[in-house]
Amino acid sequence: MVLQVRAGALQVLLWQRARHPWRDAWALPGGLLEEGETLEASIRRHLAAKVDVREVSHLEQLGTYGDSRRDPEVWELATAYLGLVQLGLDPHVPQDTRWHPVDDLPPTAFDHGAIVLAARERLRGKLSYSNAGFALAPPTFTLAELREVYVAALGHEVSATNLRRVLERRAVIEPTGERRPSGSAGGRPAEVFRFRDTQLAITDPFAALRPRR
Amino acid sequence: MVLQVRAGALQVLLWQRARHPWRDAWALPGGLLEEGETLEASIRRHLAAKVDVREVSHLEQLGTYGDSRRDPEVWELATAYLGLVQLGLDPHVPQDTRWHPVDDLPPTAFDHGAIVLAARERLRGKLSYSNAGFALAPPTFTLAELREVYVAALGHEVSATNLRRVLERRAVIEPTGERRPSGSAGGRPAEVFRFRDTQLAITDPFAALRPRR
DNA sequence: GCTAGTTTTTGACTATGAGTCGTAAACCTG
DNA sequence: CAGGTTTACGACTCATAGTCAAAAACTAGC
Repeated sequence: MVLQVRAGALQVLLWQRARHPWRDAWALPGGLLEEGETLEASIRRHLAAKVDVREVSHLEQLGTYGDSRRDPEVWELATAYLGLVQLGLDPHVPQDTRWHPVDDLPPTAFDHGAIVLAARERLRGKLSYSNAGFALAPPTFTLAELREVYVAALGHEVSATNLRRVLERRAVIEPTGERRPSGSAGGRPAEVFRFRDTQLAITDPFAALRPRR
Repeated sequence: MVLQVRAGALQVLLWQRARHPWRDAWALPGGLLEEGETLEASIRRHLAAKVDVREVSHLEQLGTYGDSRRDPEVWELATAYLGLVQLGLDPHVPQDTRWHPVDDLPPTAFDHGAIVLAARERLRGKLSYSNAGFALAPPTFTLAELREVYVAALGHEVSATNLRRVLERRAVIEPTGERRPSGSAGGRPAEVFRFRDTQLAITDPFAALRPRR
């Protein structure tokens, strides 16, 4: 599944089924694994049918579901992956495919609705204790933009002042030195930041209960 | 896979293969999924061959691996589960099966060594931001016992004073009101605690960046 | 070029959670 | 009852996080 912040909301890419099981319901992109194929390769292959895979900045496994109410006629397992796309990109998608706000899903096929909500929770956790933001934010950004991303993904207000202090202290983001004029209505130009790492890294201060020396 | 704190160390239950692929190497309990079978049911079925499943206090999915160097002759996927056993229990295990310290693994079959290490990291995270301790600690315990569990699982020193304050503040543990004489050599009797919940629950103070009001 | 309006940055202040350490409490044995 | 042992408690310090208001840096209009 692919998530992206669009129009100030966290959205997921779904396609509308045209055929029998769960006809007209919205489903996650996906499909069958081929003999000898790697899980991640299969994911990328099926994803490619719906979106330009090169624009997916992060991909990780969510979990394997088989025990829930899937297609009642077939017994199968499904491994769900979570992919993230950076703010501002607008990948081309086919006719049957649309972005939907995660907080306002249409009727979904299989157990896909629950899986999307699980992914949202996973993402919220990662945003808090890792540098996962790099995969949702543009390569360089102002604090206002980054704040928008966090607000949409976390689902609550975030103070820009605080966001900056926390992420800078954790050495997750750093200023590039550039500045960017803010909007057309004037205002002090904003500093431009970037994420230090472009690979997922757990923020160290998992310090809970660790002695200081 | 089943983890337990034994002899002051985090240990994993492994069995020694007697037959061809990876002969004599140590492997995680497991086996093939049957048609129509639920993932968790399959795990419990295979686990039952090596250990009394009723003594497994917590079971969760770790991930599905297929792309790594598994049995070179067969193409297959494997979904790993993490099970926890409480301190003090000593389940009966078959001849070919032994507990091994996670920090000192024997030569392992397939990619099982890496999977065990991944499980250790997952567990360390959960101990820090959830009540996962309930699955490793006995039903009731003194702070000294709980401290032993945390030291073994986290791999670093833990202050008993601090452990108590943190877990009580988060409402993860609570005193039972009882006391328990400490060892044979005298000393003040220790208070007896228990975990409030016996279901996994994320500790709320995921407060990162959340406004206070 | 000056003033008003806008947006961002900065710093001071406060609150809270966590780590350390010394001392008191409560027990044992001889 | 004295000395040893283990646990609990409280005071102190430090680090991180949240709030707020003032300063800085710009645009637009006059």
